[in-house]
Amino acid sequence: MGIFSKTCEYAIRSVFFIAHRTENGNKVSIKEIASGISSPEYFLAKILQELSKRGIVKSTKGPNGGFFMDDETLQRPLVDVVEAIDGNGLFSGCGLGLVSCSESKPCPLHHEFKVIREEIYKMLSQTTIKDFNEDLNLGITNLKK
Amino acid sequence: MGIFSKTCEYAIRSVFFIAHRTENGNKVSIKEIASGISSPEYFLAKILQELSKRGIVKSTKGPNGGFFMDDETLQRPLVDVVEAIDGNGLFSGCGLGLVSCSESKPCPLHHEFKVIREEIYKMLSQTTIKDFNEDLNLGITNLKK
DNA sequence: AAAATAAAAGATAAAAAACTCTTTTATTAA
DNA sequence: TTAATAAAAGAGTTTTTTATCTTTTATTTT
Repeated sequence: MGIFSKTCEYAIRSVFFIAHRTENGNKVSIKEIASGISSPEYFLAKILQELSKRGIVKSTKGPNGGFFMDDETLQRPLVDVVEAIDGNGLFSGCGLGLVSCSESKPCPLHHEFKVIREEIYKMLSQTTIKDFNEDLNLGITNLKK
Repeated sequence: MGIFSKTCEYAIRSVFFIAHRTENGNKVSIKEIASGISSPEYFLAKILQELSKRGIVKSTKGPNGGFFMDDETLQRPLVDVVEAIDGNGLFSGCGLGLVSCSESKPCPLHHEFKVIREEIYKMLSQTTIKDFNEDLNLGITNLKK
């Protein structure tokens, strides 16, 4: 198991892919995205539906339709994608799954975890989706399996 | 979803509980552990079987039997528990689930993630199970839901 | 207006994770 | 040496996650 659910991994990769491929005003279809990020097509369709509902990506139906991102969506922090799919358990919940865990009644790992949770949150909230475009354009980073 | 699987959360909590309750040479039964950490009893039994197989906790059958930890097991780093249950995906895999991701062919989040993964690994490898006993003894930390 | 296209929505299937129950084995105590 | 105890092992079930397929709706082009 990684940090994110598989669904969330696909979500992040697809958002990066869409951002990268629609900078110029184009649109991309589910098929293209799925193949571009090596994800199961129909499953990805469901994920994009959800992201679209939440306004994290934009879409239009019909010929020449597809998914895209505009200036507003490109500016969104990565944490919005993660929260949309996996919720906020990663940076708000107790590492040992205790609902009673708090500052005043901490679990044994509470303080150790706090550092990590904050680090994760910082990383996800301080970077926008757009931030990753340049490296993708330059071919420095990749999204395929 | 948290950082660890639910199974792993139970595993960590149970190990802390056993360490805390058997410092003095006593043993604890599955029943006691399950109730002490608010976990499903039969499910916990399976988890403890696995931890026992791997030598992370010790056990004996029969009357006055149960689980316990000795000096050697108490000295083990927490990472051994996590690795036994969740594997090492948390600190070795790619955050976006890409098998191809590497230093030379990184995913977009690769470098951001590296910091986090290292932080998590450091936390889990630098603390021994025993380290958490004192705070449990003092009633500062808790393991119950 | 009809045909074509592409996402949205709905329904189902497969796999994995979480959880439960029963039987067996080892150990102890009466 | 029998009965009792407690973990180990085996065999399920349930729930959640992941994945697939089909039908509907919106949009565009002919």
